[in-house]
Amino acid sequence: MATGRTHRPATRSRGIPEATVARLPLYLRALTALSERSVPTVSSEELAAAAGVNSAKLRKDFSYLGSYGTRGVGYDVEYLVYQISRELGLTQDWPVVIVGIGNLGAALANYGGFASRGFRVAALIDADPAMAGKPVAGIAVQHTDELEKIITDNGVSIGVIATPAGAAQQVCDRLVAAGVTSILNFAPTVLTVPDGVDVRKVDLSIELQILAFHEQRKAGEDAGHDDEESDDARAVAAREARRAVREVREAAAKGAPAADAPAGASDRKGPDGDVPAVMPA
Amino acid sequence: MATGRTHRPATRSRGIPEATVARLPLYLRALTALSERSVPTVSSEELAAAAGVNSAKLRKDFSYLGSYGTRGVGYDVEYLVYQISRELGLTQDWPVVIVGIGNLGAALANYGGFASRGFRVAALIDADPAMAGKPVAGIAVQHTDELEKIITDNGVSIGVIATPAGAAQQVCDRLVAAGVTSILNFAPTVLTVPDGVDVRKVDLSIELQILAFHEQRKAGEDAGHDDEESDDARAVAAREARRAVREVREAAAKGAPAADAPAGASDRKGPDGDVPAVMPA
DNA sequence: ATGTCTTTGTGAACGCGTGCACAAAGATGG
DNA sequence: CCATCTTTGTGCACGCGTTCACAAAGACAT
Repeated sequence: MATGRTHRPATRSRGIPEATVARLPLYLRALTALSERSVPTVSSEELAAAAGVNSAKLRKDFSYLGSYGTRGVGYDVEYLVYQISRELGLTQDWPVVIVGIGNLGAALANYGGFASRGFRVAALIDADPAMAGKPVAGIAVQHTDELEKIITDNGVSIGVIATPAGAAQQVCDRLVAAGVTSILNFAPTVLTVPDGVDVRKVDLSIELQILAFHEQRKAGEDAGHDDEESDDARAVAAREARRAVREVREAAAKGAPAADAPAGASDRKGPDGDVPAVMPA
Repeated sequence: MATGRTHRPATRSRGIPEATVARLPLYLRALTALSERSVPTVSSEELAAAAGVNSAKLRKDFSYLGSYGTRGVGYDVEYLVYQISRELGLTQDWPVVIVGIGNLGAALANYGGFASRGFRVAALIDADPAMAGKPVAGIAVQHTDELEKIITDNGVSIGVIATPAGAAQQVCDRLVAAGVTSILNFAPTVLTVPDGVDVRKVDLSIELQILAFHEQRKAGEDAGHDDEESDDARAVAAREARRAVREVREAAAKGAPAADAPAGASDRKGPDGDVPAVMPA
């Protein structure tokens, strides 16, 4: 789900299922809201509604943490807040570095959600010498040269990468080499890391593309299909199309019999009728 | 996975599994990179490595789209780029509005990944009258009052919410009422939407908390456990703790026998020894 | 043509996550 | 102390997603 390489079977060590871990922050947020309103206890049903999940699922999730509820009553809000915080490791604070102080990096640095929840921005790092010394969100940006020293001196184990895609892997390698073992990656690249390092990815354009897919299907279901055929017909068309492509390539090979034909952007042909709209990365 | 409310059994209509859809953008990115290097064909093994997934999974994913490969050779890069683009609905461009032009909203507006991949920022909307008219990323910010008109005039069906948590649900409701059916939510709240509307959530602090969990476990596995007991012991302790909480509450009830005791931040007590560090939302 | 070699496409098994439904636990009232 | 009522905790079944492993398909050489 997160790691680019690590084929971890998720939950291994007799711990909490990964899916549950991913929901704990959700519960914590809902509970904190209740806590602020001084609500003493909450039932699984109520809390589940607040967190937007099924109540049975919530109870099962909590059962992995231990039996923290009282039958007939519900859960003690304050106590549960503490237990979840503890389970998530939020009772200590984690120094975090943000690498790549562009628009996004600066926005992250200014994001209030960090400091308030056990995370402390230990440093902002950027490769641009012109940025060095400039304050962002009240913290002076430091140059990439200092990266290793910053990590070591502050005991940083969590790094946030907000650089352009091209620099991400290199930055990642340096972070890992310096001792970082958890990375939150905003760059649109697959990061390769050694075992034992966790990577989570946040990718805006991927999210949008997933939405676009569903959006298109909604539109396609309502109206008559313009560029979409039935599933069976599509499979057949696909097979024909593949054949067409092959023939084109063979013809090309005849024309230029030498090595592998550098079939650039020239001989592409939309077998489904219209010209394929290929867009850059 | 995404929707806060919609209990969609994922894949329903004989289409492509949700998990596969989520990976298509990944494949597309890897393929686009290959395309730029004019690589004509690619095997499932190579492409899988580039996308950071299992090759069998990749082949199965592609099999849902149709038979686009050639046995003994691999997949035609250009053709596959087109097919995936088409499947994801990226052959048309989607007008998108961003609501909430703070640090994050501005960063999103400036993000290049939008325009280059079939998405067009149709408008930037903010509730602050002082922002109105100010250009961000070359686009003049418009006031929230114009929201409905903007959506309708531009035929916007995808909205991005980058407002503070408090305003998110209200903005969401207005977007949906105006015709938006897909929402990308950056605000740390659970959004409630009617059926047929897709919501995907991006939550920075949740991602960090998940990382913190794993980070803590890594630390706990190496060194002697400081605040973590064995799983069995923990369950027992939990039960004892719960009992302690109950007794406290009973005592409190005796002291102030009236209605529900407003157990604010005063009578909380860390049953595991130390004081619970409860942090704000 | 025929055989060999590569790579796809997929049947089948397995494991995780989800949700139902219910028994056990405890609160509450008499 | 007993009965009733609420809510938790969980056994169980089901479905989705992942992975293995292999047959079929096609390229390529002879």
